[in-house]
Formats: sequence, structure tokens, C-alpha cells
Amino acid sequence: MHEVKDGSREQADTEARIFDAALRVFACKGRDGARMQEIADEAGIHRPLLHYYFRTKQQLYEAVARHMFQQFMETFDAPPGDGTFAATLQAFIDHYVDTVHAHQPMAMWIVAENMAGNPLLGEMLARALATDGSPQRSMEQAIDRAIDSGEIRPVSPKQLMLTVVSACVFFFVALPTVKMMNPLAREDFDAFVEQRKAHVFDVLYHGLAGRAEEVIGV
Amino acid sequence: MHEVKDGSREQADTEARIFDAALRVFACKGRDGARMQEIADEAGIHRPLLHYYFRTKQQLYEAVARHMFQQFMETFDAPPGDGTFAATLQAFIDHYVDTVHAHQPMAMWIVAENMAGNPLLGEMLARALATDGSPQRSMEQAIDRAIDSGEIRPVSPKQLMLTVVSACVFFFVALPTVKMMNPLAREDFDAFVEQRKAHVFDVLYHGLAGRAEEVIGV
DNA sequence: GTCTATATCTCGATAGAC
DNA sequence: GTCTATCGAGATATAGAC
Repeated sequence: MHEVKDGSREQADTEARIFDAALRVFACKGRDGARMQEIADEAGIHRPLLHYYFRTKQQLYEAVARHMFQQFMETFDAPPGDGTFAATLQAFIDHYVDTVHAHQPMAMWIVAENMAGNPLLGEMLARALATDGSPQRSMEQAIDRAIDSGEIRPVSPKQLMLTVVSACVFFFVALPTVKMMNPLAREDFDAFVEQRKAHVFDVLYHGLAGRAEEVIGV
Repeated sequence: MHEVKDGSREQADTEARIFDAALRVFACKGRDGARMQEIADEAGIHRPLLHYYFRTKQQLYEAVARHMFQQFMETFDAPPGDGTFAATLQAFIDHYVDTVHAHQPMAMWIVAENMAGNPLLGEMLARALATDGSPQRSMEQAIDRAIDSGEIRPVSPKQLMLTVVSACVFFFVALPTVKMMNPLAREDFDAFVEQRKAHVFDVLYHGLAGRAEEVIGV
């Protein structure tokens, strides 16, 4: 911990660099599609070091998968709003997008795992649901309360949750296509992300039609 | 074409069965993650037949990729509505979901291709944008017109397109997770899909807040 | 057109020098 | 802890019998 090696500080944490590289490669290519060579290149080290630190590809994958699942669970831990559902929804959207933005490989890994049909994600989810209770549960309850109180119209909480999450995540797993179709996304991605958070809340909460019968001046 | 072989009609179109199997496997696992053996198993034939019909894995992949890109382009060919933007949006959502529902591997392939960062999709898209003009262009124009006419509030057309597509596609690339969190999705998927089409239109067009100042009786 | 057998190459994993 | 060299398993691709 207190060893200081002049200019070559990077080598100090080879394990972390391998882990980080594996995160990206496994997320993008999936467990079977990933190549140990590619992970080594990404980490800037030679292949045998992967085995020195993590024995096998499978063990490296599982370590990475556990980490990404933790990050996935965090996406639902939005700070509470100020009482109104509008604030709760805005906070949820902001937190969701920010978390995925900070951990893009996690989003890709979730999708890759789903598409490949690996049992690993399902097992982790089943365990999480059994212990913590459904992670997205508190948001669904907030939706129910908002409907009961009359703040929002009646909608299916599960469908709404899916819509919100879809709107917050999908563009991260289709980035090249999105950037090709939206100049802002390729020229200033951070600005695009901020615009997106605002848009998603705006269109979901207020809708496109807005208040057609709105009385001017009220 | 007119050869009739008693009970063994299945063998007639081996090539199509290989193609169809390759569609599913490449979509789920990506180009590098897919195994020729798995495709052969999925098609119910022996491995060498894959090479008899398509020479190499790469050629087989490119053939299915071209096919899936065609299907992707079709997702934007929604029938015109009856003039109102509401009808146009509803028609777009219905068509989008139905097309992806009918061609689920296509949706997974688009996402896998994006995540892997293969240049193939980018090249196909660039060519399509250069010739046909942007595929989603007509929908964006419809949004612009609806804003100008005052039918809907001003929103970014590109953000709205992304939101609509996200809401229509994402659940297909995260099916196991969605089914784990939504009983209807696993017990009656077709009913779930219909519910989803209705929900997406409803929440996007009317919004959650609805008409807060709505005057009863108007 | 379809199978069996086999050649070739890539990838994961280990041994051993430094 | 990191590199070079190499083994063995698994994957793609082909040859040749039927």
C-alpha cells in the first residue's frame, strides 16, 4: 500500500486494470464472445497474467458479473423526492440515467446476459427478490400511492416502470446507432444525456397532448 | 418445386432451416459468441452442411445480417394514420411492436451489433441514410407538423423518437428479466404485448399528470 | 445432399525462466 | 509479478464415402 515506485505507478494495480478491462469486454461481447486476448490487450498486459490473478475465464467472468449485478441493484436506489410524485419520478430518472452513464458496461452486461439466456443473472435476481423484496418495488408503490391520491391518472405500475427504465437505458445499448441519428449525441454526449433526462420526465409526466382544454390565464 | 416426398418434407428446405437457426443464434450470442455447432443443433442437421450451403461462418453471418437489417428498416414503415398525430403515433407504436414481436432476433441482433461495435451495422446504416434518406425521418417530420399545428406541445423530435423506440423495443432484449418482474409477461405474453402497445401510447400521448385543470363536464 | 473422418487453426490454460 | 514458450481442448473448415 505504501510502496512508491517512481514513475511506474500504473503497474501497482494490475488486478484492478484487468478487472476493469474484463468489465468492458464481457459486457460488449458476452461471456462466450469475449476473448481472453482482447481483455489482456484492453488492460495492456500479457495473457498469462489473467490466469495468475483469476485462474480461469469462468472465474474472472463470475467476479465481473457479481460486480455488475451490484451496480444494477444500485440503479433502483434513487433518493426520495420531496413528497410529490413528480419529484419522485424526476429523482428516479436522474438517478437511473446517471448510474447507467457512470457504469455503461453494466447496462450492456444485463442485456447481453438476457439475450444469451445465461442462468446466472436469473439466479442472482431470484436471490435478490427473495431477500430484499423486489428492488423496483418501492417505485411501484409510489406509483400506486400517486394514483390513489389523484396526482396521476391510473396506469399499470409495472408497465410504467418498464417504460421509464426503457427510456433511461436503451440508448446506452444502442449508442453507435443513436449517435448516427442524433448529432448532439455524438458531438456533446454529456449535454445529450442531460437533455434526455429532462425530456423523459417531461414527456412522461406531462404527455404530448398536454392540457388541450387548458384555460388560458388559470 | 413440385417434388413431393411423403412424410419427409422438412428436409426439402434445409437451407432455410439453417438460415433461420443462424438468425436466432447469431442474434442471441453475437457473431463471435455464436458456435457453428449450436447453429447446426438448432437447425437439426450436421455441421458440415452449414459449410455446404454457406461456405464459411463469416458468409453465413453476413447473409443473416443483411436479412435482419432489412427487417430493421421495415420497423419504420408504419401505415399512415387518419390525419391526427394521435392516430399516426398509435399506428407507429402498433407497427413497431408488432414487427419486432414477429422478428425478435432482429431486435437482439441490432443491439448485439451495437454493443460489439462491429462496423457492419454502421456501414449498412450509412448507406441506407445516404439513399433512402433517414428512415425515421418521416416520423420526425410528423412530430414537427404536430407541434406547428398545436396538436402536441413542443418537444425534441429526435428525443421523442428515441423514447418511443426504446419503449417499443427494450423489453424484447431483456425478456427473462421482464418476465421475472411481470407475471402477465410470462403467463400470457401476447396479452402483455397488447397491453404494452396501449400503455405506451397512453402514457406518451396523455401523460401521467393528465389534465390537472380539466373542467368536469366540458 | 448428407454423413464420417480429419486437417487446421484459435483459444484457454500451464510450465518455467527471469 | 511478469514474460516466453508450449500443451491440449475446442472451433472452423475440408475431404471423401455414400
